[in-house]
Amino acid sequence: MASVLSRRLGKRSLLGARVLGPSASDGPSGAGSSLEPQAELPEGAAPQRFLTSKGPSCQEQPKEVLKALGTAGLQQVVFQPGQKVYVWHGGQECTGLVEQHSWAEDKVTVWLLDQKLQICCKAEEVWLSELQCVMPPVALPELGAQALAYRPVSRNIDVPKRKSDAVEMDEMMAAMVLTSLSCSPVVQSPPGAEANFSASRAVSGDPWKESGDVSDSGSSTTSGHWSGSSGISTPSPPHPQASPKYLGDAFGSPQTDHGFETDPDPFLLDEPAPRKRKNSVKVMYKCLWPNCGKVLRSIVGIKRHVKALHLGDTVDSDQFKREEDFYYTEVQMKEEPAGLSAPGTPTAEPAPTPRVTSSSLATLPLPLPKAQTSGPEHSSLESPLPSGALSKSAPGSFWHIQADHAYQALPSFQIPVSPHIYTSISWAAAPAAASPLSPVRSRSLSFSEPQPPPAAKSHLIVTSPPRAQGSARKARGEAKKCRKVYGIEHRDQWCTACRWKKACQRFLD
DNA sequence: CATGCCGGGGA
DNA sequence: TCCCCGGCATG
Ligand SMILES: [Zn+2]
Repeated sequence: MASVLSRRLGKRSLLGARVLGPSASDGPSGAGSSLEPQAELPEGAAPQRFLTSKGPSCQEQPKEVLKALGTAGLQQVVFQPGQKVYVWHGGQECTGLVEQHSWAEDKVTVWLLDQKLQICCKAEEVWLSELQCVMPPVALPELGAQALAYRPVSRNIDVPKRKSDAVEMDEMMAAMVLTSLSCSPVVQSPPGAEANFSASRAVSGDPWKESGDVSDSGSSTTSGHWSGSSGISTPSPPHPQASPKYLGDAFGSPQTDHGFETDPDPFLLDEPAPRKRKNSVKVMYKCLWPNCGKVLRSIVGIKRHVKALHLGDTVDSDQFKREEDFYYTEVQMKEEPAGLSAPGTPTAEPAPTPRVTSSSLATLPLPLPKAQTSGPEHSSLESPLPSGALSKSAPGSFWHIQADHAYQALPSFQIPVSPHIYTSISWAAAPAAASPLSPVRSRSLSFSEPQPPPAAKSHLIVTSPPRAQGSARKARGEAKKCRKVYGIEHRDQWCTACRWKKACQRFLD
C-alpha cells in the first residue's frame, strides 16, 4: 500500500511540519528557499528578513558588512576612525570619514570630504559605504526607512535625490515589504495576531485567470473505452456544475475571514495551476497524515482516503476502527466561480444563505416553457448552471443523448444500429424519477437577485423525457466486481478497469 | 457504510 | 495513453 501512494504523495507539502518557515522565498529563485533554514537562527532578529530583498550582492558581502548590517538595522555600528561613510547632512547625503565614534552617546564625528568640515551626528545617521541593498528589518520610523531606501542610489549618483524618487522608492519598499509579509504568514495555525490583512488578500488571489470552464472542446471523439464516448460528437456536457449539494454551512464555525488553512498549500504549492473548481464556499476536509495534505470535499471522502491510503484497508482493521477520524480536519475554503460573479459582494463572505425555497423548485429554473426548438444553443461561454447537462440535447435528436450514455453501457460499436432501443430504455428507467424528483440541491452561490442570467439561460433542455439530473447513472450491476471479489488488499489483481475505478471489464454485468 | 464507476486530472 | 482518485449514485 504505501508503495502505491508514495509517488503521489511526493508533491504534497508536509503540511504540518513546515508551516512556519517557508514564506520568504517567493517568486524569485530557489535560492531563497535554500537559505531559509539557516536563517532560522535564534535571536538574529533581523537577519532573515533581508533575504527577501533578493539582492544577490548581499550574500557576498564580507562578514564585516554583515556585522554592520546586523547592528545597523537595530541600532548602531561601531565605526572605525578613518572609515569611509556616508552621512545625511544639510539635506543631502555626504561622504566622509569617520573621525571618531563615541559609543557612549552614540555619536559619530565625521569629516565631510565635500564640505571639508567636521560634524557630529548620531550614529544612526551615518552608514557604511559597503552597506547597500540592505533592507531595514522592520519598521523604522518611516523617515528612517526612507533614508535607507535611497542611500544606495544616491551613493552612485551624487545628485540630490528627488522627492519623487524618494516617494517612489518608498512605495517600492512598501510593496516589497508587503509582498514578503503576505508570503510569510502562511502559517496561520493559531488565529493569533497574524498579519492577516495582506495575507488574505494575497492568498486569495482572485486573479485566477481562468475562464469559464465552458465546453471542454470535446477533444477527439471516439477514444478509449472509458472516458471516450461513442463516435457521435455530442457537445460534451458541461456537467451540472454549480450544483453540488453542500449542506448549509453546517459545522462551519462562523468564523469569518479566518485563514484558509488549506489555501496556502493547495494553492500555492499544489495547484498553482490556473484551473480550478467552481464552487463558492465550502467546508473541506484535510488529511492530516504526515506527508499527505489532501483536501477533500466530503467527509466520507476524507475518511475513505485516510482509511484506504493511510490506515491500510478496511479489512482486518479491527482495532483501528474509525481511527481515521483522527487524521483529518475540516477547513473552509472559498472560491470564486469563474464566470458569474455576484454583483456586488466581491469577496464577501458567503452569508449563510437561507435555504433554497424548496428543493423541488430548485430543479426548475431551467425548464422554462420556452418553445425554442432551434435555438442558438451552445453559447456555452458562460455560467454554469444546472441546465448545462441538458443543454447538450440538441434540438431534435435524442440519439445524441442516448449515445451519450451509451458509452458506458456498451462498447460503442453497435450504437448505430437502433438507437431507439436505448432511448426507450433509458426513458423507461426514468419514470422513477419524475420531473420533480431531482432534489438537485443545486443552489449556486448567492442568488441574491440578479439571478436572471441563469434562469434565462439557454434552455432548450426540455425535451419530454423527464430524466432530470445530469446524465442518468447506470444502475449498478449486481455482479460482484473485482473490488469485492479480491478485496482492496489485492488491488493488483483487479482488472485494470477496476483499478482505475472504471467500469469493470472482467465481471461484466 | 460499502461499492461501482464517471469525470477530471496528472505524468 | 496510462493511471489515479474525488465525488457521487446506489445498494
Ligand atoms: Zn474488474
